[in-house]
Parts: sequence; C-alpha cells; structure tokens
Amino acid sequence: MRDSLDDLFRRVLSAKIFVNRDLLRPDYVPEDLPHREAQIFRLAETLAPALRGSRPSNVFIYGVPGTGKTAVTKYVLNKISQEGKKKGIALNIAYINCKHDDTNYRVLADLCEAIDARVPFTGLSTSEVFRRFVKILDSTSSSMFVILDEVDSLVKKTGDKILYDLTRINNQLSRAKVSIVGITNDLKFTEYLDPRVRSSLGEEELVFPPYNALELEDILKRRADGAFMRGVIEPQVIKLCAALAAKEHGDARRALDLLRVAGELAERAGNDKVTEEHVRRAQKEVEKDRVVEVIRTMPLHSRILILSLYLLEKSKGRNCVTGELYELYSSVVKNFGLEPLTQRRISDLINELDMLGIATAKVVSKGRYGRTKVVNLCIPVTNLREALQEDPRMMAFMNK
DNA sequence: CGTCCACAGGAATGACGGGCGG
DNA sequence: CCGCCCGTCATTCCTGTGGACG
Repeated sequence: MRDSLDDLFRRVLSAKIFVNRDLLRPDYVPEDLPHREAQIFRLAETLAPALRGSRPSNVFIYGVPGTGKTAVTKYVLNKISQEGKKKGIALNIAYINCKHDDTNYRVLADLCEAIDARVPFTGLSTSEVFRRFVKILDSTSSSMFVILDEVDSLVKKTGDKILYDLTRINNQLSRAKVSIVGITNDLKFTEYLDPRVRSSLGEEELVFPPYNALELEDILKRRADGAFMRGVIEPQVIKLCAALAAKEHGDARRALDLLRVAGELAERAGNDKVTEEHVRRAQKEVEKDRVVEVIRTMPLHSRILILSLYLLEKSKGRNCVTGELYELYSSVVKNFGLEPLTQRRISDLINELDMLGIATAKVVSKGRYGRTKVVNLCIPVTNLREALQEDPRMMAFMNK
C-alpha cells in the first residue's frame, strides 16, 4: 500500500498537467465572458439606473443550461456594485438559487440575510418574514437587486405568489427600491405565471442563445490557456470537448467539466499529455458521477424502486409498465420487512426518476387494455451497482 | 362507434419533526 | 413549556382518458 501510494503521489507530482484547474470549475466567474458581449451590455444598460438612484426595470433572462446566464448576471452586478462603491451608493444584492432554496419561506429568509436581518430558518409565518424584510429594507433606504436563479423550479413547486409579492413590494417601500432579475432555463416558463406578474417581471427580457461548437471552442481555449501547462493539450482535444458539449445543447458548463476531468484523468494516470481518449473517458466519468451521486442520496423507497426496475428488466426485458413494476417493488419492500408505499406515490417517484434522467417514463395507451406508463432504466448496470453497493441487502438482490 | 381497461395525475387531508414567540 | 405555523412526505379519494376491441 505504502509503495503504491508513494507511487501515486510521485506520479501526480511529476505529471505536469494543470497550472490552475480552478479556472475550469463551474462556479468560476471569469474576467471576460466571450460571445456574451451583447447580453452583458443589455443587462448593464438595464440595471445601470440604480447608480443614479432610480429603480431599474425588472429583468427576465431566458436560456438553456450552460449559456452563461448566471455568470453574466453575477459579472454585471459585480461591476455595478464596484461602481456604486466608488460613488458611495449603497446597493444590496441577493443572489438566490431557487433550485436549492425552493420554498417561499427560504427565499424570503435569504432575502433577509442579504440585508443582515436575522431570521430563524423556520418557525415564522411567511407573511411575517415578508413584513420584517420590508421594514428592515426600507429603513436602509438603499437599492436592492434580487436575483432569482432557476426561478422556474420555485414557481412550479410553490406557485407565483412570492413573485407577485416581490413585484409589488415597491408600493410598500417609501425609501428603498427593489429590482428583480429572474433567470430561467425553461423557455415556456412564463405560461405558468399570473399575467400581472408576467408583465411586471418581464419589463425587460433577455435571451441567451446556446453556444455553437465554434464559440465553445473559443471559450475552452481561453480558459485552457490559464488552466493547463503549455503544450499538454493535444490539438484535437478542445475541439472534441466543444463538439460533445455542442451536442448537449451548447452547454458551456458541460464542456468545461469535460476538459477538467480529462485533465484529471491524464494527471492521475501520470500522462504528460491530455488526449482525445481522455476526453472520451471523461465523458463517461462525468455522467457516472452524476448518476451514482443522485442514486446514493435518494430515499430508501426510491432506491428500492430502481432496484425493482432493474430486476424486472432483467427478467422480462425492457418496456416495463407501472402495474408490474409496482407489484415487484411491493414484494421487494416486504422482503426488506417494510410496508410498501401506495401506487399513487410510486407513480410520482417514477416521474421523479424520469426527471433525473435515471429512467424514461412515457404514458402510452394500450387501447382496450388500459393506459399506463412504460418505464425504462437508462443508466449502465455498473453505475447502479456502484450506487447501491453500500447496502448488502440490495446487492443480494442485484446478484440473484 | 361506443365501451371500458389500467392506470394518470389533481385535490384534499394528515402525520411529523422543527422552531418560533410568549 | 404551550400553541402555533412551517415544509415535507405520504395517503385517500377522485375524475379523466387514448385507443384497441367488439
């Protein structure tokens, strides 16, 4: 063991791949955002009035994942806030990821936190938190930007009440001002909104088109310059990362991930070049990590459901339907000495698996023979094994 | 062309753990 | 400590429905 560890350390230390790999991490906000100049300008133009004390329009930003929405927004607000500091104008900025904080209460709590108002993270009624927020904010008489990232998931879960309240908050404020920047991946999202919310939130709209392969390549090149040692990247590597990510709807985050993981694979293997082969393996790796992590952190019943789906597919082939799956799931659960959840609940869990990309679920009508959902597992068995290996009872079923 | 299967999926409601202010 | 409200997960009850069969 000692030897192999020494060996590993030596390899990692001697393999000169990265200079600064943080440049490739998803949360890194670069100093320049190529191919988003137009969006940066439009957003800055819209929000700049805050610098002379008037309230900027609310903005709505659309675009599929990995098109730089978050990065551009953070970038522009950073600039505005720096400029504000120079001029002695107080600006509050609350950045809220609604996917993470997906209840009205947590969003409000975050808003309070952004203006240094202490609130318990549960316990108060939402309206009370809202009142406190309004009161404290108004006493500061400053401008505030509320950034609601991935706001679609919040609205789908809890409705648009909080957006309604927030868009009208300026009526209750006498000195402070609030502008909202809503960011969404879902292009049809506004259909879910109350027309009043839609119109006031969408005072300005900004669309982020996906990057094409050439633009991705350019982005990767610039980042790779600072991130990697000179000359370790084989010429086709960046092209390949860009092409693979372009296929995935032009997702720059994905492209950067691929490049970083490819570099890490090369480093771990003690290679001094990053090759196309590393990229291909990185692609599998990135997907595997995601799947394994998702499954491992799932509640027990969901994991048993996945296990049942796997067993069912193994015994009778693909295209399982809800009824069969539920029956098998029930028997497995009883084997574990637990009570099965109801079919209604399982139906929701199946949909959840579909959303996470672990299975596909499609409603089909078999005419006289009813209507059901056809479910298919769509992850490799090895990934499932890895995700379930901590539980010996599950593994026993897997190996049967 | 109507019937009727095998569920989908909406609505209402409840149990539960967490945390408040008083 | 109590009464209250919260969000989450789950159940119960329910109405809706695409299309092959007869």
